[in-house]
Amino acid sequence: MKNLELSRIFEQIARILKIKGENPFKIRAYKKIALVLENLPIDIEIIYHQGGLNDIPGVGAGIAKKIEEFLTTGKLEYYEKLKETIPSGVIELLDISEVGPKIAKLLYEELGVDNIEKLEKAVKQHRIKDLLGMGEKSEDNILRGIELYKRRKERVLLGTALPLAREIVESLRQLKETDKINFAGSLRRKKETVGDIDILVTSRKPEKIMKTFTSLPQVRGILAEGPTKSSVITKEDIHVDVRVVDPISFGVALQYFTGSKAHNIKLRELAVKRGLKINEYGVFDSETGQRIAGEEEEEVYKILDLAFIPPELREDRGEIKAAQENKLPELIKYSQIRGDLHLHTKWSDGAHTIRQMAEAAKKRGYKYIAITDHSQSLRFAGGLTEERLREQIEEIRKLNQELDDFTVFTGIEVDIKSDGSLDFSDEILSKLDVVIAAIHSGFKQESKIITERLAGAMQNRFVSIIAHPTGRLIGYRESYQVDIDKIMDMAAKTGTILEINAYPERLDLNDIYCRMAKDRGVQLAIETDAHSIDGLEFMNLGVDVARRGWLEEKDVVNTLPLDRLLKRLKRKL
DNA sequence: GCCGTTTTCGGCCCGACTGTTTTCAGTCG
Repeated sequence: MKNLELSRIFEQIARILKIKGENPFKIRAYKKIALVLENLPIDIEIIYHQGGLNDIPGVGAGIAKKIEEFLTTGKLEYYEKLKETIPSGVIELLDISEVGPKIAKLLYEELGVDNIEKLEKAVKQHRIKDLLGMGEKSEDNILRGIELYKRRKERVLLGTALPLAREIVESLRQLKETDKINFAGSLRRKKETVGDIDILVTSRKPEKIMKTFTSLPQVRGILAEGPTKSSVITKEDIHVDVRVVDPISFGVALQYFTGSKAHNIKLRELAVKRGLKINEYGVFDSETGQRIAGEEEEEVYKILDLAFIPPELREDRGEIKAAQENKLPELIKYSQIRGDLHLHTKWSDGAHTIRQMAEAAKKRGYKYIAITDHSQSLRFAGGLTEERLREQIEEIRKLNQELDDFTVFTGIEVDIKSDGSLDFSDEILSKLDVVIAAIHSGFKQESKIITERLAGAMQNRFVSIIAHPTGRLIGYRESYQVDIDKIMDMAAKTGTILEINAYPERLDLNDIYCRMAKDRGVQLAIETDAHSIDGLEFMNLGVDVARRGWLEEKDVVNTLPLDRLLKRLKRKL
């Protein structure tokens, strides 16, 4: 399937054209097709062979020809030529927040900056502030952009690492030489970003496991290859380790490598008090050295008189005490989610129709969804005018008459404008089942103002949910300077639900804030913010965050059956 | 580049914010 490869090429073409200052509409056309290809659920080669290229939205004569050329020759002449005109490092500069095409070009032409390292050097030598239109603040901003870029390079999003880890685990599981297998580390704890992927295997033939692992198609390079441990770097630049351990140590090794470090230290302290010793090979009697346990992870906790602690809680945030007192939460499960309340469609900036989203959701076993496209201020995202929204409500009403055992809620993601007002009148908001309010501008406002904007929205009796309450984009943008304490209080006071946005870069609220919300009696909604049917998959990441935040079924509103959910959405103030 | 109850060129691209300016350019969603 060449969809992604082609998507990347068109994305790169768009970036190069941007720096060259080409016609913005042309750039947009390439960006659009890149996005379409990325989300296309059908193999582009199949479409090509059926002669259907021109039926793809965004594909005209020019792009159809380029797709054909790539599929038949494996190359795209236009792209190869274009690449020669600008060093690849200059294109990379666009990955730095605050650096766009104009500044990238300026830096390249005036200072010869053609990669991020040179950029950093130039900033630190204060050679940028003297360029036309730049100043000291520009230097500060670029430096911060570089720091964020580095942080995001080092750590990998959970949403990227998890599918890759599952793929590799599945490939190895199929070997007859594989006995037990699982991934460990922060990935198993479902941390929002992970440093690398750790996989644990038991086998009588470790060399066969290692050989298969290091020659997997995902592997780009081998960092180390030994009998019990091998490390590779994947094509996406992710570091993966596989360890083969003795079957009698698998459980305890899994516990050890899952961490966190702080959690394990607490466990070992408990063990010492009982005359036990825990390491990655087993649980032993300190005096006699006799092995007591090791094969199953559960044994480790049982021996210490602890209830089994799910990996997501192992952060030394009070889980050991709770396990001693048998007060661990009954964590929410994927299967308890009954619907998704934050979805976009073709009506604004989504890729699929309402019906397509509904059918895909039904296939996942959901009972309901809410359609919450953008509101009018977000013109760039195709925000709905009041009139379009009324039309959409009508379409949903008709669709619901056809659907069996499934309900589509009407809704909106209404923009909280910079002055704090909502983008629609109460009159139209009152007609909707689900009103989600969110901030999309004025991110840099001072704390007091942005907090008041959110608090004000929560006081509107028609606003049920606040979406991505802190606004952060992992590794790319810090959250708004929102006073989270006040937001939680206001949510509790008004009965407003806070979102766990399951989008991989967002995961907002995060685990810690989820727990904070729960402690104050604030309920949450786990929502994908999906812009295509594929985006519905992100729900699991949201549930992972919720679990790390100690949330139970009762804390999350989209576990409710239809009628109770509708009542809850209307219960305000 | 695409698209067309405008058949073939002209429209598509808005508004807020920031930091640099002294009237505006660049970035972002």
